[in-house]
Amino acid sequence: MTSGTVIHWFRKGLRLHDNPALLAAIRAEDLTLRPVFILDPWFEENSKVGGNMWRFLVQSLEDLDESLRQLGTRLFVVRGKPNEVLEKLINEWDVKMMTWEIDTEPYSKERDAKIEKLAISKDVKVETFSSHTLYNPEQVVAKNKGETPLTYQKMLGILALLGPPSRPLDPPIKLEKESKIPSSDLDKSKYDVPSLSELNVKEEELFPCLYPGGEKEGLQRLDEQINMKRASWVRNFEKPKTSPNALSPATTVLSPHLRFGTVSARIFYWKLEDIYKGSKRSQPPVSLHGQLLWRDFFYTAGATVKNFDKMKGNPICKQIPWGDDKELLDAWAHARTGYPFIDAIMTQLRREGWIHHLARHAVACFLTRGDLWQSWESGKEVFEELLLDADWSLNAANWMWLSASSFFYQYFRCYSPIAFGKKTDPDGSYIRKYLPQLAKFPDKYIYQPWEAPLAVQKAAGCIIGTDYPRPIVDHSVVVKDNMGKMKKAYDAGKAADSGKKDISGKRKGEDDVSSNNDKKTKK
DNA sequence: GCAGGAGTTGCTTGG
DNA sequence: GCCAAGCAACTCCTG
Repeated sequence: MTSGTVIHWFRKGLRLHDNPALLAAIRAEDLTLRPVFILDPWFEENSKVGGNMWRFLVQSLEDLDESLRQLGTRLFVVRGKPNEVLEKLINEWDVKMMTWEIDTEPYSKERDAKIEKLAISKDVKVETFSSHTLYNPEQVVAKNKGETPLTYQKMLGILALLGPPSRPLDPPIKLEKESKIPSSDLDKSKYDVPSLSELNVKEEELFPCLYPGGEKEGLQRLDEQINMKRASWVRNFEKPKTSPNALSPATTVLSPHLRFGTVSARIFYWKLEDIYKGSKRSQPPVSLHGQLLWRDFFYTAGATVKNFDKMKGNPICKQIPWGDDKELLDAWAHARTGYPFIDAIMTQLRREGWIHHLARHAVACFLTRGDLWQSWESGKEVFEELLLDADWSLNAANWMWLSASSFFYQYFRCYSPIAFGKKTDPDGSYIRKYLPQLAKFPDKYIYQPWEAPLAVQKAAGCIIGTDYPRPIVDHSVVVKDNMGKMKKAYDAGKAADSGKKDISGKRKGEDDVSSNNDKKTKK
């Protein structure tokens, strides 16, 4: 006979392995375990969520439900605002305890604080755990005297002081009888995992699923990518040397699983460590370990810098007078820029939900400081909708990086929408795959088809300006203009900095940004 | 306070 | 095909 319920609340961390909060719920004596996932309308109301993303989520929830049923419980998917549905469930289920994984995003922090308050008022015990990243961002910042590390090398130094990340925890293998739910709960269809149609996704309009969601899929992918047979690939991995336009991904594509937490970063880290052990291997930042550390680096910044996903009010972000041209943004987002390399990447993104890291560089640079001079925030929103792995912190951080708004400042190093792709795909096979209307162009013109003589265009069956757009901007012209604008914006920032210093003795950011993580405010 | 070196992943030209 | 230099020159960190 049990005397109440313990809820484990799944949000990210859609897995059984390496899930300390779930294990804590299971350990709670004499309480029935009811694992919950909340379909929170906030996400739909406040951001566009693409069909591929919904599909990945549904697959992950189905897998989770299946695994939980094998343990003698199930996933309870509830629909509604977290504070409302949880209050109802706490009463209905006689909840005594709740556990969840710490989430560092602003909305999540606010939401969780509310729930914690609710729990206290209802006499419900709450236990939370950090397990989405290798290190707890708060600990990293604490180790750096309360300052957010703003360079990767600095981050590495702090992590060296903290030592290696924790080992992953094993998944639960069984539940005590008291933890199991009554069999009548197993059939309650109102808690079933939603179908795609319930989520207003037209499945028939989606492209074939290349990267399925779910813990089992994720762990299988991890095994396929990271194993002793591939030891030399694992040990020699250098991110900048992988190809952005390979026809099948040159990297592991584990990022969607890390984003949803269907694969734990720590299990990934330690699996790599096992293969590294005693052997010569590449090093951070370019190694596979290095990739996981980038994730922690950006998570730490995202968790502690104010207004991290915006330009205004963000103490680490350069203030740049970006243009606001919806047509340019739309052309970029819908693969109509007239630059085949850019349009092929954006086509792959929309269809498949994943593009290579360097492909992201190319299109992000193109949209912002390179060619179209549009705000990185608008590009970030498009990625948020389309990328399976769009993690709030990483997405904002990388967009700031590529637009030379933060972290990276060498704005005169600019990707060419023509030259960059040629290095790894001189024949343009990648372009031909995603933009079949250009497939018959000779290699010579595949990256700049507008330069092909009309006879060549006719022979290729594709007239530029009719069957495929002309370039919306002239790269060789705008790239110079934009570098000039960047210089101006940087100089204006410096002037504003010293101006503020002159007037108040303080530096920029101190008056309007109260973040204690802005190292500039510390004099 | 200042100089010098480093910073995941540029492009073009010339040898 | 490879490598180095020039492009015009950023910020952060360290000593």
